[in-house]
Parts: sequence; C-alpha cells; structure tokens
Amino acid sequence: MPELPEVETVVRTLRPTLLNRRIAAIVHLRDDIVTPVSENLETRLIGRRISEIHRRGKRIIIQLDDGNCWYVHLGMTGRLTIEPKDAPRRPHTHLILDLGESQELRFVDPRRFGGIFWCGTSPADESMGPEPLSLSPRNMFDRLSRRNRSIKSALLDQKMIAGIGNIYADEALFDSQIHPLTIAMKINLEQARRLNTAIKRVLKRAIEHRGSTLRDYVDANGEPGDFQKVHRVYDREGEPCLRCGTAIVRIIVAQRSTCFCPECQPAKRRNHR
DNA sequence: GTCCATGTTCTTTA
DNA sequence: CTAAAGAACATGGA
Repeated sequence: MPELPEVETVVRTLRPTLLNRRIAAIVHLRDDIVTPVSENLETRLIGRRISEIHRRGKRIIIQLDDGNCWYVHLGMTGRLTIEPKDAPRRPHTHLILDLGESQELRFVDPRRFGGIFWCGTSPADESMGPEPLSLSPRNMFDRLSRRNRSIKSALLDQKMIAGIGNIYADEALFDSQIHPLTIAMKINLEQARRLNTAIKRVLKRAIEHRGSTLRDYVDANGEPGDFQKVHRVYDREGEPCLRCGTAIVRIIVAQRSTCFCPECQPAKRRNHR
C-alpha cells in the first residue's frame, strides 16, 4: 500500500491531531516491531510532546520535543491511525500511543514488513535518494546515466529516488512512454525530462486522490484512497490501453509484476529508415 | 493445497 | 565494484 502518495496522505491526516500532543502512555504489544530492539520506547516516549511530523520517501518521521526522533515504515500492510480509546483493536495491533483526551495512535501491521525505527538524534534519512517532487530533470538524468540496469529497477531503488514503488513506477513509465526494461544509462536527456515530468504528475495526482487502496491502505482517519480507480497500467494486464487500445502486458522485472503497453512503450526507438 | 500481493534486505551468482 | 536473481521475512485473500 504505501508509496509516497499514501505515506504523504497518512502524514497530512495525522498532523492536525498529533502536533504538540503529549504521549501519556504506551501499550507495546509486540517488542520486536521496534528497531533497534534494545530501545525502550516507554522511557523514550512517555511524557514527550510531538513537535513535528513529516514524510521522507516512504518514512513517517516523528520529532519529539527533546530533540530525538523516530520513524514508522508501513511496509506492505501497515496502518497508522488515530482512534478513540474505546474502539475495538484490530488484529495485529503492535503499538499504541495514548495521546490523552481518549485518543490513541495505533500501529497495525499483519505482515510485519513495516516497523518502528528509533533514530535518536541521528538523521532519519541516511543513504536515501532525493525526493522525486523536488528533483530536477538534470539531476535525475545524471543519476540514471550511471546505472547499467533497467529503468524499472532503478526507479524502485530508494537510494536512487526516494518514495516510488511498484504502482507509481509503472504509472510513470507509461505516462512518459518508456519501456520498463530500458537500460537507465541509455535514457537520453529528453526522455529523462519526460520521465521527470511524468513522475511528478503521477505522484501529485495520486496525492490529490489520497493514494491507491488495493487492499489494506487507509489514511490516519481510516479512509481509503481512490487513485486505484484511475490507474492506467498497474494491475490492468489484458485490459485495453487507455491511449491506444492495445492489451496491457505483464512481465516480471526486478522480481516485481510490471505492467505496460507494448505499443505506447516500445522496447527501443523506432528506426525511421 | 496453489499463487499472488503497494516493501526491504541479504545471499548467491555472474 | 556492479547488478541480477533468488530467497527471506509473515499474513491473508482469491
């Protein structure tokens, strides 16, 4: 569920409730959900006030009033929601922060690919690539021109660009009409510009639609997104391309399902004889 | 029982 | 060093 637009939506819906709230108590139902496991969240969090919450890549970073910070990664099935204290707890609830006034912040994650990460005073975005929404075409081109790998796998690499996952990689490649197996370093400046524009357009539209809900994703208020209704290639294998009508094809790239239009995203540039 | 899933990381192989 | 492939993590739905 959680790529940049979903994580951004969670942060935006969390912020009004969380900002300046004091953590009154915590219920830590599963200790191995925290990294490093040696951190004692009780002593770290109780009594602290939340001074800032923001997104970096797919991370939800929470700053405390004592200068320490931690982040939540939603993995595949994580949800971070604000709920009334008396609301029934969903299965796989791993951490609850009591915010007072009968409100709680709850972290639920059935598959447990996500988690809570304690950073202390060290930066929470070490070794992450730049934010795609503020990445210049030139910088993106330079980064891609060093990579001898498929553009699809480069886009999924969080060290290359932070926040893009399987859905938005496919949607952006369709939008820019680039074949997913194109070698990143063979992409020319003009194509890189198109891809840069496409990434920004797709991510912004997805944020406006409050993300894609395929199964588990909801924002901090438990509301699903609806960008999945306007996906143009993702999960549309066999359906007609919305641009040319050709059947959408699914292949495996970097061990991930990859959907594209073989007509609109040709494997190589056409020869003009 | 099978296959698949919005993510990341490690190991193996070339 | 680079990158691809495969597996691993864990759960649930079709």
